[in-house]
Amino acid sequence: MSSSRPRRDFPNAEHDHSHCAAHALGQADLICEARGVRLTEIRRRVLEVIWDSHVPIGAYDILAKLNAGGGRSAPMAVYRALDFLIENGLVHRIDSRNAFFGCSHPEEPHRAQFLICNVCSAVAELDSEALHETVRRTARTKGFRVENVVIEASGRCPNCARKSAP
Amino acid sequence: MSSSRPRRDFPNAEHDHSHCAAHALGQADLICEARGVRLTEIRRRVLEVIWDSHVPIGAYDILAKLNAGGGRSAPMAVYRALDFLIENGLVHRIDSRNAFFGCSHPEEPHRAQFLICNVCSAVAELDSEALHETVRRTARTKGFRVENVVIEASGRCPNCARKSAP
DNA sequence: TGCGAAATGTGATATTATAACATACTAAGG
DNA sequence: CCTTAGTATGTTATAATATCACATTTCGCA
Ligand SMILES: [Zn+2]
Ligand SMILES: [Zn+2]
Ligand SMILES: [Zn+2]
Ligand SMILES: [Zn+2]
Repeated sequence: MSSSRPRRDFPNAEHDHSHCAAHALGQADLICEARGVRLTEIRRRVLEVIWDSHVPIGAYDILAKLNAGGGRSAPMAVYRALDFLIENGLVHRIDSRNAFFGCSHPEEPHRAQFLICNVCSAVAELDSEALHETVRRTARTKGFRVENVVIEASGRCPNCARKSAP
Repeated sequence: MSSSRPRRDFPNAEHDHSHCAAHALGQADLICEARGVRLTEIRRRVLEVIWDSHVPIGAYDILAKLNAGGGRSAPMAVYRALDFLIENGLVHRIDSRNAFFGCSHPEEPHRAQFLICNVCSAVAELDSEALHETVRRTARTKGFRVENVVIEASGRCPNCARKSAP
């Protein structure tokens, strides 16, 4: 019995990321529709920009991409869109990088843990309830009632590990 | 079999924190001496300020306390001291708060995990090799070679949990 | 259409962190 | 002692990240 449900693995070199992005956007539409929340223009564009990047992207980099075509958005617009996207589980924040990353399985709320490559910045999202439970249980032994857990491992992704030290 | 070695628990209300601080400073002197690194004036004062606080403290709050007595230090001085203290395991950075916290057992380098109270900001430091190993092992199944792990749980410390929902 | 709530625009400002270069201190060898 | 190379600190400016406060617009609905 493993409660670990891997969702977004490290991409192989050839994968068509635009396909991932398109799928994610479609999912987002459906999810927001179903929940009765509005994926407005700016929110959708921020989500697009996030998915256009295959690595976590900072708020001001998102802003720059939004404005690349002559736009005039301000930081607040991005942060507000991010608030919405995170609240609705469409995007995750990577605390150790001050950066944002599209969730690949936003249909249901979930715990997430991240593996972040120090070389190429690729991210894999884990969804190990076991890991989360281990933290919760350990905390419990100290009388601590867990509300949220941040787990972010950095290191070498499979691709970069192969290159550096076979 | 538990490889969990709890070190800094949540303090009870009456504990004499100045004693903790004094002990930590003494330890720091010994450790730096033993390692042949210099706990200079500013580094020691930053460590003092960090221990004066019983909760994680931000770099600019450290700066303000340094300068409270008419000092004129600049941010760089604080960040450089923090670099040193972190590198030598005397201080931990709490990524989810952009804040710094004195390590209670710096004698030997170690993995650390943190429990952070959302109400009073109290922190307990865990040192569970088991937890770390679980992350490493889970990552391994995806071909990821872990170099560093951030585990930070937020929630209610025993004191605050008791008050809010018995 | 008109209203209240939600969303966005706008400008200023807060907070956190680093770059670049000058100066001062320290320890070791001659 | 004196030089010198390395370490540490001072100083100024700036980068990067994030929020506040208030005006305006848009949306859903009565
Ligand atoms: Zn996710
Ligand atoms: Zn990589
Ligand atoms: Zn520690
Ligand atoms: Zn508390």
